[in-house]
Amino acid sequence: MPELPEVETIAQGLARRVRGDLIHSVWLGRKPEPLKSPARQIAATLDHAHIAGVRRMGKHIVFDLERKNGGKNTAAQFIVHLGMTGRLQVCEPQSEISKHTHAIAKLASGRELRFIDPRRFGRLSVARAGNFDPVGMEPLEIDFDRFLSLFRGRKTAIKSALLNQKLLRGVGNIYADESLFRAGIRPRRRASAIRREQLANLLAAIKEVLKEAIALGGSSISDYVDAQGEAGFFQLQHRVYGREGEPCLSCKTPVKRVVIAGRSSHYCPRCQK
DNA sequence: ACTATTTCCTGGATGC
DNA sequence: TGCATCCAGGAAATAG
Repeated sequence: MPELPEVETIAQGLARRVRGDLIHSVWLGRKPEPLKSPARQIAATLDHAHIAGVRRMGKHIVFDLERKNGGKNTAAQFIVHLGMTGRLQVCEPQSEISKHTHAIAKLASGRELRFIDPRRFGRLSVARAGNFDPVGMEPLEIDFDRFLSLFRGRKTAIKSALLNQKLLRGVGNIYADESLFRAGIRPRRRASAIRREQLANLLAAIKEVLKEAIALGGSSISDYVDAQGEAGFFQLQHRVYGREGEPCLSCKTPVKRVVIAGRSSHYCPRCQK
């Protein structure tokens, strides 16, 4: 379940491997495939495009592309959302094509960039350069005043607000739970009712957790593997996520699990108020 | 304008 | 061992 740190790790790995390469041709699996843009448009955009860079925006991976059309250059973007189980693999053409492969781009270097996604929650799309700009603030860049304004007048649970990509982009279930634990805030607390000082703690916790996770290459839970095929290690640092019934690491009270907005939410009933 | 709920999808875990 | 059922969850769609 790739969230911001996993997507960051993957985007960095991809940048190292495919920046500067050229896409020779593209194959897209037959419908229904996880395409957000028409297949023809995706193929036309990727075909013969030079990969100028790969970066992360929220939970999206953005490939910056440049193409030469006759005399003029056109810039575009190829955008990949990994959903739950999506993977982007850079491999040799002879390596076995795994089940659930939905797209393959052949590169001038001889390698292939493949998109694999068993659960099909991932999405592929293209946009003109600069046009892709998901709403929501980057949690690692937002300042405190803007962070405060996200929750003003919002009656929903703070956990739901953190998962709302239109507010903050990139935080998912794991990092929402971990941040709330570190800030000592219960996930069900109404967002608008949380005091300023506590929100300051929350923003600090979010940034801290995300940075630590990026440094460790993300969390790896079941499906997630980075662009090199290596697992991340942040799951070893999870303090509440996936630890229902186990003792809180600071007070030994059993960690509770409740469902909020249809998602498992883990917290310590003693440390989080 | 918000908010809550449902839906998509498959593999792995669990239960009988 | 085999089969059915449940569960995970991001984000879009739907309902209120």
